[in-house]
Amino acid sequence: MSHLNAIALRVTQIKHLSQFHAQVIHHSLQHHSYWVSLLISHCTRLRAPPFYTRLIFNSAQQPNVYAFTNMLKFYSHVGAHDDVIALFDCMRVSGVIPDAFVFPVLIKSWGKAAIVFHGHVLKMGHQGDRYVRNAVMDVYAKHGPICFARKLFDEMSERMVADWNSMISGYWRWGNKVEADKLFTLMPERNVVTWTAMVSGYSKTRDLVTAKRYFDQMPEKNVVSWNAMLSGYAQNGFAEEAIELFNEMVNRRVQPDETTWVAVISSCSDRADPNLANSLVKMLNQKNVRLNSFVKIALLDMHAKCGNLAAAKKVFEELGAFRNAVAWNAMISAYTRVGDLSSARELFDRMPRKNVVSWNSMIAGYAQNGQSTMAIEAFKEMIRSKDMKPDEVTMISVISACGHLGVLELGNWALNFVNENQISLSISGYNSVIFMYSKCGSMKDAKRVFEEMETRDVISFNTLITGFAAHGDGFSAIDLMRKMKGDGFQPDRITYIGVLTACSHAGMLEEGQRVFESISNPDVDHYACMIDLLGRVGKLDEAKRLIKKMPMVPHAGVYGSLLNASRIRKRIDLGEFAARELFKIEPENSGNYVLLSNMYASMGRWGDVERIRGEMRLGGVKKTTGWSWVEFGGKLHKFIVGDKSHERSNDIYKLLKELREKMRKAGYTADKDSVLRDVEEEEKEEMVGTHSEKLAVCFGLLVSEAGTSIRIMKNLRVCWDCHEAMKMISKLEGREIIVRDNNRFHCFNNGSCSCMDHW
DNA sequence: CTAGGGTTAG
Repeated sequence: MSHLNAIALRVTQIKHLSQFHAQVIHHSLQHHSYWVSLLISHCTRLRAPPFYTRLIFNSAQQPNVYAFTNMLKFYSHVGAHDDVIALFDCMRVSGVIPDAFVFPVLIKSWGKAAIVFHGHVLKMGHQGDRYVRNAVMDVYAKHGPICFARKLFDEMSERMVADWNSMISGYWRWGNKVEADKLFTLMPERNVVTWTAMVSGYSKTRDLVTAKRYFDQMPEKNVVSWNAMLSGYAQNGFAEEAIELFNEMVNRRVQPDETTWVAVISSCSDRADPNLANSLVKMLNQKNVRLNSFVKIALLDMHAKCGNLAAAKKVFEELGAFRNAVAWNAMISAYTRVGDLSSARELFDRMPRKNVVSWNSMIAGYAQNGQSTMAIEAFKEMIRSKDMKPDEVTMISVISACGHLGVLELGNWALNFVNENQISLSISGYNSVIFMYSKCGSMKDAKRVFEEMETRDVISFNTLITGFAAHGDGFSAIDLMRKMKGDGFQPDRITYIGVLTACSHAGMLEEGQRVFESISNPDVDHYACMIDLLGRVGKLDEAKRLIKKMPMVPHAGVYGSLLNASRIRKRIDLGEFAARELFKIEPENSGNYVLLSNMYASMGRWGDVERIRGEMRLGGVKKTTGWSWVEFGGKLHKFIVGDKSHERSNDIYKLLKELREKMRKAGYTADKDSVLRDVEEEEKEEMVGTHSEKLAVCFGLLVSEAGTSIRIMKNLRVCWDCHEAMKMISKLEGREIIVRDNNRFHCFNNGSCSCMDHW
C-alpha cells in the first residue's frame, strides 16, 4: 500500500483529500483503522465538514484507539465538545482502552467538569503524563479556582513552555495583570504563544499601547499574533488602527485567515460606512475567502450596522445550521437599530435558546427607542424566567429606562436589584446611575454617586453636567467642567452643550459667553445654545446677529430658540422671521405653527391666528404630541392625544366633560388653563383629539382619593400647564389634590397651591 | 498530543 501512503503525503487540499478517500475506498480499505485515522487527521487539518469526517469514522469496522483519538481531536478542533464526550462514552462501551493521548483532549472538552475525570485519569495511571498534567492545570486556570492551577504548577519538577503559557493566560483571564507579568519575566524561555498571550492580555485591559509594545517586541509573529493585535484594536473601537494594521499585515505578505477577516469586518461595522462595506464584500469575493460561521455572522452584523437590512437578513437566512445564538442576537439588534421593534420582538419570541445577550438586546432595543416601560416590562419578564441572570449590561438599560421615565422609586428598585444580586458596576454602570438620579430630580444622589466613583470617564462628567443643566444649576456645571479639566479630561462637544445649556437656564450670560469663546471649533449645536442663551436674557437682536454670523447653515433648534424667546418678549418681528425659516426647514412640525399662533393670540391679533391655522390646514400639518404617563397602583398608564384605548377611557371623557361644565357654571373662562381649554374646538376641527396631559390628569383625578398623590411621570409641562386648572378643580371638588412631578409635590387645596420639596 | 487570536447586547 505504499502508493496510497504516497498519495496521503500529497493531501494539501480538500480536493486531494477526496481523491485520497476515493483511492482508499477503491482498495476497500475504508474499514481499516489505520486508513481511517489517517483520513481523519487530514480532515482535522483541512477543516472538513463534521458529517463527512464522521462518515469516514463510521466506516471503520472496529475503530482502534488511534481512530478514536483522531476523531476526538477532530471534534475538539471544531469546538464540538458534546460530541467529544459522546464519542468517549462510545469508546468505553466498545472496550477500547483510552491512552494518554485521549485525556488532554477529553479534559479540554469537559471543561469545568473535568475534575470528575481527575479520578479516572489517576486510575488509568496517566497523571504522570506531562500533557495530561498540562490539560488538568489548564482547566483550573480557565475555570478557576486559579490557585489550584498554581498549586499544580508549583509542584511540577520540570515545566514545559505550555505550562507557563497556561498559567499566564489563566491569570489574564481572571484579570490578574500583576501575576501574568511576573510569570512572563520569570520564565526561562518564551515562544510566540507566550508573546501573543501578553498582547491579548493587555488588549483585554484596554491598554492597547502596552499591547502594541509587546507586539512590536515579539521576536517572531504568526497569523495568530497578528490576529490578537488586530482583534484588540477591533474590540476596543480602534477601527482606524485595526485597518491600518491589516494593511501592514498584507504588505508583509502575512496570509490572513478567517479570524483576521472577522476582526477587519467588525472594524468596518464600527465605521457604519456602506461604501466601505461593499468594497470589503467585493474584496472577499475576489480573494475567494472561505467564509466560516464567524465570518458570516460578522458580515451579517456589518450589513446591519451599515444600514443594509436586506443583506443582513439574507445572510441570516443562508446561515442554516450555523444560525446560532449570536446570529439571532445580531439580527434582533439589526431590527431594533432601525426602530422595528415588532420584528425584533417576533424574532426574539421565535428564538429557540435565548441567552443574556438576547434579553439585553431586546431590553436595550426598547430603551433606545423611547419605549422605557416596555424595557422594564421585558426586564421583569427576564427575572421571572428563573434561569436568566441579568448582568451589568441589562442593568444599564434598565436604570437608564427608569431615568427616562423619571420615576425614582423604579430607579431605586433597579439599584436594589443590583445590590441584592451583587452585580458589580463599571464606569458606564455608574454613569447610568448618575443619569437616572439626574432625570429623577435627585441631584444630591447624582453628585454623591459621581463622587464615590473610583475612576471616571468623560461621559461621567458630561452626564452630571447635563444634569446640572437640566436643573438650571449653571455654577455647578461650570465648576464641574473646571474640575474635569483639572483631572486631565478634555471637554468634548457634549460637555460644552451641557455647560452652555446650564448657563442658559440660569441666565448666566457672561459666563456662557466666556465658555462659548473658549470652544476652539464650535459646531451648530453650540451656536444654538448660545442663541438660546441670548434669547433668554432678552438680547434678541444680538441673537439674530449671531445667527447671521454663523459659519454653517442653522438648524431648526437655532430658529426654535429665537421663536420661543420672541414669543416671551413679544418681539413679533423676530418671531415672524424665525417662524418663516422654521416653516422652510421643517414644514411638517406643528409646534412652530402653534408657537407663532400663540404669539399672535397673546397680542390679540386673532386675524393672524386664523391665518396661521389656515396655513396649517393647507399644508396638511397635523398637531402632534408625546405620551403622558401616570402611575397608579404600581402600574404605569400612558396616554396620547385623543387616546381612547385606555380601559377607563369612557370614565375619563365623562369626567372631563363634567369638569368643563362645572367650570363654565362657576364662571371660569376656557382659555385660562390648558386642561380644559378648547377641547371642543380641537375636536371640531378634527385636527387633534384631547391632549394627552388632560387625559392623564383626569385619570389621576379619577383614581386618586383626597390626600393621595397623582404622579405624573413624563411631560413636566403637564404640571406646569395644569397648575391653574388643578387649583380650580381643588376648589370645585372641595378636596385636596396632590400632584407629584419629578421631584416635587404640588399640593392643591381650596384654589391655591403650595409646593413641597421632596427628599 | 500542549499553550495564544474570532461573531452579538451597553
